Amino acid sequence: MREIDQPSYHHGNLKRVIIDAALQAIGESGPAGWSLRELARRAGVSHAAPAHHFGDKQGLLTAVAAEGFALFADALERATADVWEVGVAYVRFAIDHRPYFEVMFRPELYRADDPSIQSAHERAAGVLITSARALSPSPEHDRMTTLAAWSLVHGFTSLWLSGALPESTDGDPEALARSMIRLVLGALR
Amino acid sequence: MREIDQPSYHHGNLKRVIIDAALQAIGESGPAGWSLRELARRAGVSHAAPAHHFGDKQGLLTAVAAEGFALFADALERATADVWEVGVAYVRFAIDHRPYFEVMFRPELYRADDPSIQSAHERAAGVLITSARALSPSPEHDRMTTLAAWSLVHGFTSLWLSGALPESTDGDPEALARSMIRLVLGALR
DNA sequence: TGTACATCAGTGAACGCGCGTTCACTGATGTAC
DNA sequence: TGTACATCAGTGAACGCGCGTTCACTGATGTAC
Repeated sequence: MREIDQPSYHHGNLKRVIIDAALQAIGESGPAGWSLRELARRAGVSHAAPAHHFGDKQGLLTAVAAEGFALFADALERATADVWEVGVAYVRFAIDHRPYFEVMFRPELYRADDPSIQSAHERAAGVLITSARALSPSPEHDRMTTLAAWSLVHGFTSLWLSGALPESTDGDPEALARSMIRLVLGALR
Repeated sequence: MREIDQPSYHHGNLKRVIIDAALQAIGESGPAGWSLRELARRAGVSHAAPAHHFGDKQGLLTAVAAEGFALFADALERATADVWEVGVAYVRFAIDHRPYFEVMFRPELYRADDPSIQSAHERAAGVLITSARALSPSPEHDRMTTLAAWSLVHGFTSLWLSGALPESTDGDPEALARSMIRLVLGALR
């Protein structure tokens, strides 16, 4: 049995550590503001190690996006008990897991056709569509309701994350989003 | 009088040409996928010329964003005759001038406190706020209506540009946005 | 109309740097017998 | 329980490249007289 802190030639958990370093770097300077070599430095491994696991930066961001969509789908599913809360969960996920979110909705950064991404993506989309249907006034409005609800929460999220909302909107984004969602989707029915 | 095509040591229009080259490069590979040297190559000038005019990449993107916000404010103002069309103009601008839009809402890319940006930004924000007020059911709903309308059109735009909307939503984004805006903002009143 | 001079726009060579990629290697782990 | 061997994870030196930045320069333009 190895001593807990004894260094080993084999890291054992390097893939995880590199993804975490990537998330931190994305949080600090966006998905473009760092190199694989910098992640290696942060993780304390040789600069060739990240490529060993992920091939290149796009491969790493593919792993980040896949993990992000899976966590996102989990978060949305957890909120389905109260259908009004699904949109709030969307906003909360983006704010709480900003580095994931910043990658997920820029498909040019990763390989969007990766199977692990597609399955998690479909799971998340399924929750959104089901929830929107429940809020729709009638079946023939389902598609437009989905589009409107998704646009509403995604737009709020984007504006909040980019800092475009003025200071007067300061405070708790989750509560603000909840008010907005109830107002708009309530009016739609 | 110089022959029209005769090359001159002084370009005379280089600032414009470099901004245009930047817009083209952003359209091809986003605001991060190119260097000042590449723009110089595209513009057919020495690699030190862009720095001469803009200092660095952030300076150049500041110029792009300032121009973008000015064009954006123009486009919104042109639509104010029919208040329902302001949101449509928002979407149309983003799609027709995508490279500008991609820079404008990523303030970390440029110097957001630049005076030329602030004035154009305020002009655009003014149109949005005035229009939302006209659509608001009552004065005490003004702020929430503005937030909801802005989120709605900005979200639609972001999703469309990122390719997140499914193929089933194919077709004319402008018409689709118009339907969505009328449905939602009509219901709000 | 001509000349002198200051200012400005753009050049091109040089620099040091961080990058991704390659590759022979080393150390650890798992499996077969 | 022990040994041999294959596989896998990670190293570290080396490479060539494109980058931003600097700087002395050159050519064009505008202005004063």
